[in-house]
Amino acid sequence: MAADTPRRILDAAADEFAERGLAGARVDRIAERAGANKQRIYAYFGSKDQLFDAVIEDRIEQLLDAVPFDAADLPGYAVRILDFNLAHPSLVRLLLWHNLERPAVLARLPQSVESHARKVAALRAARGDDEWAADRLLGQVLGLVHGVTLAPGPDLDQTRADLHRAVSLLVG
Amino acid sequence: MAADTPRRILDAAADEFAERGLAGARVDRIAERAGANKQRIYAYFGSKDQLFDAVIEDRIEQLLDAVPFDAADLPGYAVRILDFNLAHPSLVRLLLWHNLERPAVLARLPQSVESHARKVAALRAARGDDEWAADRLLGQVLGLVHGVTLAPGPDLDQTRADLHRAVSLLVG
DNA sequence: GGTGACCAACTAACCAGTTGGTTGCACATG
DNA sequence: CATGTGCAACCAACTGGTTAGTTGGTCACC
Repeated sequence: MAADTPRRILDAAADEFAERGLAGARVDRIAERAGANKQRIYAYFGSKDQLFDAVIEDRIEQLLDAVPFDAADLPGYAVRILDFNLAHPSLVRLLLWHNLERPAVLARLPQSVESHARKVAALRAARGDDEWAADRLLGQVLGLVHGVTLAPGPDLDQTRADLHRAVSLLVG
Repeated sequence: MAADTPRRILDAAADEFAERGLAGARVDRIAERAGANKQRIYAYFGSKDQLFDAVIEDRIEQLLDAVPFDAADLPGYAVRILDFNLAHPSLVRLLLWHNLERPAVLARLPQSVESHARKVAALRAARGDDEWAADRLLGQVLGLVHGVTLAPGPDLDQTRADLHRAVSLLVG
């Protein structure tokens, strides 16, 4: 029908993969969810694995730049990432699945590498750190955010405030 | 042969599940790895899902108490957990799989709940915090450790030192 | 003789990927 | 205007391999 079939397939696949992972997902179910035909999936994406990678690539930008980086306000940045993660749990799950089932595919995506490099550079400019220090600081902040994302406290405002304070301490 | 067949099955299953997850694991492969017979798996554990849960229960203690909690030295505790995680990556993967594929099974395990409560109590005793503050502090420290575990820096000693410093800042 | 173990084959369902045949639309060619 | 060619999509059935779980028969040891 519509000309947006690949789009619908990608969205349906993102949902299915987020829920069940690569091994647990079923191509027939993706087709059904997309309101599309199974062969369209193979025509556009080749295989189940390639479809999974295509989904990751499709969503990566959304993940990397949904929250604009702010080197001058790392605590606020951290809280905004936490909010984004909590508002988009399926994206977080998608990333976790990806880490477990397709190691080292994402790390090689140029978009991901460049985004990281840009953040480190911005941090250096804002704080005068050397490259390694900036990299490590960013790693700690993101690590903390990810850890909190996986196990947020019962009181969301409290969790947010705690994260803000923790990052403030880290950046000195 | 030996009378430790259930033990061998559990160990083999832990390896297989850590590598491939619940959906990706194959029962035949587990039997082969265990040097045991497939029906022994079903005789002892009932089904693939139940076997997965049994593996988690079997390993949970190892995970909870491998690193003795030290309320008076949280930074050292954090670093020791990091070292443990890095030395046992398959345990970390097992936990990640479990979180994705069997949500809320682990959280209800009494061993896990009790272990957490004991840590919070020890923290309160050592620091005079109220219960919520202790709980939140513990959550932050563990969150940071988990985050760092997922993406440790290239220089392990540096990562360790950074984590130690970060937790020191958090505990004030 | 009961128990724990092995082997091998089996079933019944499932699942990734394929094929053949059909419909409807867009756009050109005569 | 009519015809036809190609494309995107549909449906449905099929192939071939895989997989959880079962069964029946055998061996060895206590």
